Amino acid sequence: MDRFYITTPIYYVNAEPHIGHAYTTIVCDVMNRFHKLMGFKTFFLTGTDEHGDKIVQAAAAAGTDPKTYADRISGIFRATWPRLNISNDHFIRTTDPEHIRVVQYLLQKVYDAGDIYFSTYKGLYCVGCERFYTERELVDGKCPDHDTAPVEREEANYFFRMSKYQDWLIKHVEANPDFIRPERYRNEVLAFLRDPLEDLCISRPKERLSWGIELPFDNRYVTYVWFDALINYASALGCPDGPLYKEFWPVVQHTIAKDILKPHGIYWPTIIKAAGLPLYRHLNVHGYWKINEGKMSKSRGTVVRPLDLMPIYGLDAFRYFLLREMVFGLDANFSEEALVQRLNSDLANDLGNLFSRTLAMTIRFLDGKIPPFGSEPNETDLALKASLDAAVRQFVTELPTFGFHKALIAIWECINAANKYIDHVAPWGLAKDQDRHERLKTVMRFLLELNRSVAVLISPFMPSTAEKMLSRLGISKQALDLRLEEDARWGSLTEGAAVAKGDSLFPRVDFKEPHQAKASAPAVAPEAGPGPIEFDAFKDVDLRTGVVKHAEKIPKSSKLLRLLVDIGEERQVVAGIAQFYSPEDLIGKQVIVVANLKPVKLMGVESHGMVLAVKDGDKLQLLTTDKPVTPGQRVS
RNA sequence: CGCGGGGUGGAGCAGUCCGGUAGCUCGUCGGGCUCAUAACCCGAAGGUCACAGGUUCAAAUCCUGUCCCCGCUACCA
Repeated sequence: MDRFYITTPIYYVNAEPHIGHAYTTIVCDVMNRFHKLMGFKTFFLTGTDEHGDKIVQAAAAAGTDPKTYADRISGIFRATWPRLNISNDHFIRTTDPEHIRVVQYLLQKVYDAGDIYFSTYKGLYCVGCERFYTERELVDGKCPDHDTAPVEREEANYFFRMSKYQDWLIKHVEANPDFIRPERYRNEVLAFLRDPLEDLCISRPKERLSWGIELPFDNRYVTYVWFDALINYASALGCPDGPLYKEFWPVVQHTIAKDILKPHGIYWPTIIKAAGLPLYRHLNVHGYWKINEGKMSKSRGTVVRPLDLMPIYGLDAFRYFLLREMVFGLDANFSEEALVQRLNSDLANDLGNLFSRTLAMTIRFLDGKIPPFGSEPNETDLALKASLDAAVRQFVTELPTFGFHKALIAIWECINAANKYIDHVAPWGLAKDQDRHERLKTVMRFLLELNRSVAVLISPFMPSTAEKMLSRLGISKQALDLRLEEDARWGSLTEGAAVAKGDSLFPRVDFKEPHQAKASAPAVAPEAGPGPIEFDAFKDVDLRTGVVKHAEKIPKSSKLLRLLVDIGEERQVVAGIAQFYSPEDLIGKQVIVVANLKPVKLMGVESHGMVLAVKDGDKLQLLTTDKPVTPGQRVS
């Protein structure tokens, strides 16, 4: 039997699930369901990534320990997927003992093979951040967070000899055009590989980071990020000799968003190679959901949480939208309005209405029973069946390569053909004429058969809807038990079986106000400020009125403007407002300036103060005075 | 010269790899039907496929150059 194994990334537990997580996971779910439908034996893995310093920090900020924190967030992910009808077979956590065992096993194996070596790294280290910085990351030679000069420091660490596998990887990617797909991401990986690969630092001394998996060959260290997280795909199956591993590892393929292309397209294959495991088959890479024209962002409160919209419009409509709207690999826009439009036009008007009118006519003209084929089908009938056959062909060829939108378009072409067919054939006319009853039976049987096949075709995308449709056609079967070959076979409906009309599959929705704004309101609500302060603390801030005398863009910077502000004396102030104000708009503007801020350099330009502004959503307004005042007055 | 993505009728997008009548959804206008979820069906208007060169019998598609937009990154004191 053909086998299929697909993975989502393991999601990092420093944030709750959002639409990006939901999309990746639903994509894998559709693939899993599709392959089951095609008769494959499948395995579908998702899970959470729980080690690393960001988790330590997030836990500390939440006032708890890393394990408790990871348990909580991981639990949220785990609880989310059933609500999205995700058919995963396993949920792995990098804190699982079995995972830790496999990571250590593979580390030891690669170490024994000589591809992990111990070496010192000399770099610029910020004591405050407890981390190294590259020259590029430093601001004017200082730590961006602490504004202190980093110290040169040596640290001994373990390195993975990744460079050794560069040529091999290039050859492999070139020889296997669908190893990384779609092609744009393959090209990107090849572009990365044109530059020499550095060896990968894979450890952290425990005094810097204890929340990780201990190196089996040196207990003073834990492994860092990639040698831990990526290995989940193998450890979940019981690498190296578990039965699941033997069965499914040879056909593994991964699904990711483009942000983690480099680790999956470069680090992971070389790690696998060094560990002596068979390489994955495909890396499937998708784009980002942009929310209301911008990239989603927590600070702007535009994170769409799947659970907020899903109950409002229904899970299947939500799944359909994600898969129909995004071309796999490209970015797409998410908006509630677009979701409603898809729901109304594709689901309610086309599919829902087709199903509804088919059943209604069966009930009205044929006693609600599935008729036998009557008179010989004519050309119109056969053309209808041909459009279904075409949809099935497209479905079968597009889905294995993640062509969700194309598969859905093909199915909808068939649905549209059926709606046209009804208008053209006008069964209500046939029903009035007893002599044409045999013709009516053929027409209605064709429509009923087509509806059943459509239900089977949409089952990977909208499992509940598929089940609902089938059940009304007298077939009680779980979506996951469907098989294309038998359940979409033409003519397989049971003659004489009763159909049931039921409610609308997808009631039309009136779209007025976005729910999403309400749903995410807490996220845009003003942050809770600091607690109460003494008046003296306020007094320490020297706020002055000022007038902008001169403004210009800082070269090579997209956000910064250099301002000369008259606050009694002339001050040079750098302001991050270039995206909201053009320099000429600012000349002569009354502003409020924090006059006693410690000077800093930004993009090489000294800033002696700060102009006050308020950010409201994605808009920014400068603070000014009601009427012009003399520059340099103290604000109180 | 940081990396990457994009510019196709009013809106949103396919199509570009593998050149060959420019397509879909929504919206607009006119008509039809009455089985159906104010739905469905037919027809119409609307595009120099960012721009300029080039290759070709033929270019949205291939090549070269230019302009504009958007992410990521560095700076938002």
